[in-house]
Amino acid sequence: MPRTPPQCPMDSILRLLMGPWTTHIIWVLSDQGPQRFGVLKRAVPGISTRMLTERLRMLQRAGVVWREQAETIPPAVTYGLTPRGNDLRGVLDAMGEIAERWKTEGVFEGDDLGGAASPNSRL
Amino acid sequence: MPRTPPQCPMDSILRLLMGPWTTHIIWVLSDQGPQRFGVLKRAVPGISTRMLTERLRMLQRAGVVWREQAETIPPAVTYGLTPRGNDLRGVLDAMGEIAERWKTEGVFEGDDLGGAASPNSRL
DNA sequence: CGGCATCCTATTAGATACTG
DNA sequence: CAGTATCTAATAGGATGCCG
Repeated sequence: MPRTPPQCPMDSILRLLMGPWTTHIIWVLSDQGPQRFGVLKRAVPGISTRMLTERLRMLQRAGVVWREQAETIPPAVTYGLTPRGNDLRGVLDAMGEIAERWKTEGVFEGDDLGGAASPNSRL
Repeated sequence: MPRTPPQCPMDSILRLLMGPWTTHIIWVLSDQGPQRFGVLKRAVPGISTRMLTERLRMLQRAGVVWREQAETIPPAVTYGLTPRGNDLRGVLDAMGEIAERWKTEGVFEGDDLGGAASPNSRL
């Protein structure tokens, strides 16, 4: 439906990060190191299996995470950040800093900003 | 539906940027300077009146854009980036750089990564 | 355990029309 | 011109259940 005027080179990245939960996942992988599916799921409370798989697949396609499958029974699958994933961490941190600054300026005080598709909200 | 474990300080920022069209709007305002509603609308092709107003209101609430209304007839309303808005521009640029780098590494080759709520796609 | 496939609903955002 | 209001279509994503 909508268009994409070629402008905005960072859109592709944003589109990547934008996905629901995406940052949480990256954050956890970056912070806690490589994790197995189940652990990851528990580390991102509220996410559904479907979502988690979908996001991981997407991040994989983007070369942001790797996936290692142990063909044991039961199977054990581990995910981790690729170097490229760490690039992103940088951006996230940059945002984190600004967020921090804004917070002390009292930006996020009231109700949420009513962004858009943001599954990371109120309980 | 979902939760928000307090982690991920940058989530608030992302939630802000995540909204559809949001980056485009900021980008235009940052690139073209303050603009009137109509011009803005034409600068972000495909966006609906409703969306544009909604996004602008949201960005206003976040203190990212200012709004100046001239009570003439017909009315003339102008929007521009606040200093805080320029902070964001920095983040966007950072992302842009990475995007650029990745692009030369051929990340975004195939179909889109199927992010999430991203109205800024094909067409 | 990891993760598809299915189903089903809540939300979202486009189109349209009308007002100050 | 700059919105608001309404109505609707599309879809994202949660829940569930089964399979390797």
